[in-house]
Amino acid sequence: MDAQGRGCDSGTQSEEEMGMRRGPWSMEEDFVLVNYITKHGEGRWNSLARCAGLKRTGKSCRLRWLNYLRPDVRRGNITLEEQLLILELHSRWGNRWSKIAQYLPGRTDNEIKNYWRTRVQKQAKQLKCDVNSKQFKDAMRYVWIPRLLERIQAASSSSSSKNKTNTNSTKMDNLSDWEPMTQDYDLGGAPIDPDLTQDQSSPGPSSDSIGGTQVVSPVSDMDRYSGEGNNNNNHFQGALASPHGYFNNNGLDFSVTQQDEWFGRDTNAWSMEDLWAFEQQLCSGI
DNA sequence: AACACCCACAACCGCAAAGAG
DNA sequence: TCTCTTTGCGGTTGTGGGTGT
Repeated sequence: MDAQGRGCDSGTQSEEEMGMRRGPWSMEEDFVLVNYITKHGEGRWNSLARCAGLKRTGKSCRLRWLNYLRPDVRRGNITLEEQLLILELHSRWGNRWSKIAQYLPGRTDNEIKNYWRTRVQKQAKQLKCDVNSKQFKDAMRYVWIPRLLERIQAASSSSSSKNKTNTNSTKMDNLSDWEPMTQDYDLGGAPIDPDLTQDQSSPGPSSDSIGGTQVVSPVSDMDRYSGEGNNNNNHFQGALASPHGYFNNNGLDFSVTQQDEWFGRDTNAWSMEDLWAFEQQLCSGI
């Protein structure tokens, strides 16, 4: 019996002596792990690994299960809504990946962390600024997040009109057919350079398409105002605005405590309405 | 066709907190 | 209270596939 009381042979050998496997999991290993957890449940990972006959550490088994084999793991592209949530929650909590993952059902902390590193940090690198710098945070807050909201709204209205009879589709699933936003916005008094909302690349403004994922990027906009030799920060600041004007230069900080009411509730099913209500809530300063 | 490079993702590592004896 | 084990988290690395030359 092991230290946790689970009946199983317990070895005293080191991992090396036991010939622990490392690296990618084979299908057979996956099968064994899933089978064992289906029968006995998860937890007590070290003894689980031993009892299941897997030559893996408990840690490795736990990670494989949580990040890959769990039936409720949501695989596939990070949606625009999820990108928005990640950006907002990261601006609030920083690298608290597991906490952020709680608000993205089916997404793992590892996946979110990878998204941040590969997509978001790449943008910071292109901007030649630190991901934690005020400049980059401003870019996210005033350019990236508003643009995501616009895209989501566009996709939502587009898909709702196109898919009224498609009861199998969800808002999350219908984001692949969004159309570029070229409208001018009511900026709450802040003048905006029309170019900021114009398409810098096909198909959408300042966007990348990575593996089918629409990745909204502030870089092409930011480059014009923060690039080397350009000190026109006033122009940059003044041009930053959201459709509601909330994200203008007088906007509130995302870290305001009012968000607790929103994030404290059950957000397992964030919808477009939730997201817009979220911004409205912040706008009204409730 | 071959090679180099880039990117996304899976997996590992180290550390700290929590829990059990 | 101390020690040992387990669990969970964040940072980092390795690897395979895709793409450009």
